[in-house]
Amino acid sequence: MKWEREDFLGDAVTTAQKLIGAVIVRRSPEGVTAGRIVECEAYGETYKGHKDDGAHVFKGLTPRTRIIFGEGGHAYVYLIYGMYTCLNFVCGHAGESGSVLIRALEPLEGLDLMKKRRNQTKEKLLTSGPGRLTQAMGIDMTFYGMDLTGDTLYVESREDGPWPIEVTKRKNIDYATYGKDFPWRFLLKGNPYISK
DNA sequence: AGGAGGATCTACT
DNA sequence: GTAGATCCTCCTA
Repeated sequence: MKWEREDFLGDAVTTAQKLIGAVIVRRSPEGVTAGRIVECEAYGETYKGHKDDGAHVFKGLTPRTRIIFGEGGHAYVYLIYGMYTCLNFVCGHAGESGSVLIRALEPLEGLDLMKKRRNQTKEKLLTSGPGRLTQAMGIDMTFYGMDLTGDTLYVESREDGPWPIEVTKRKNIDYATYGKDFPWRFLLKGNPYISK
């Protein structure tokens, strides 16, 4: 089942859990690539009375975060460390500010194309990290704001679950006072493609 | 106008 | 295990 608009309109934490085991499909002129989501993180919600100070939206609406405050089902893509892009799914209704960072995929389709894009032949290293998977899927800053219910980049839930989910703290947000301890990182338990 | 810092990855030792 | 790449975004002045 392809995800429709409505599937993205819940809160980010619930949506992140629903996304584990789902499949991201990316269609391009070069071919189709697809991967199962085995790791993702929720951002921007409130937890036990604390706002998420680990989220980009914590400081409010800026040109960069504008899309996150819009309607769910769009892509929030940003550049990190000057070299890599990260892919997020915007959640919730317009005015809300939840999003889900896609951190790792298990490659399913278009492995040869992924290897070419990554200049990398080891399958373990194709999509096991947020910067790696965007490169393997051919996702760059031009995907900022893209509608995820179109034909270029979309999500499918297949009848092959349910998947065992593991929950941990989020990675690499030590600067956050409260947010660093929120249990909002979701993993497909035991999957070898989870990032380090 | 300037500067600090980042939801990362690779290549080396 | 550690350093270096590399540049956008946002805050300060």
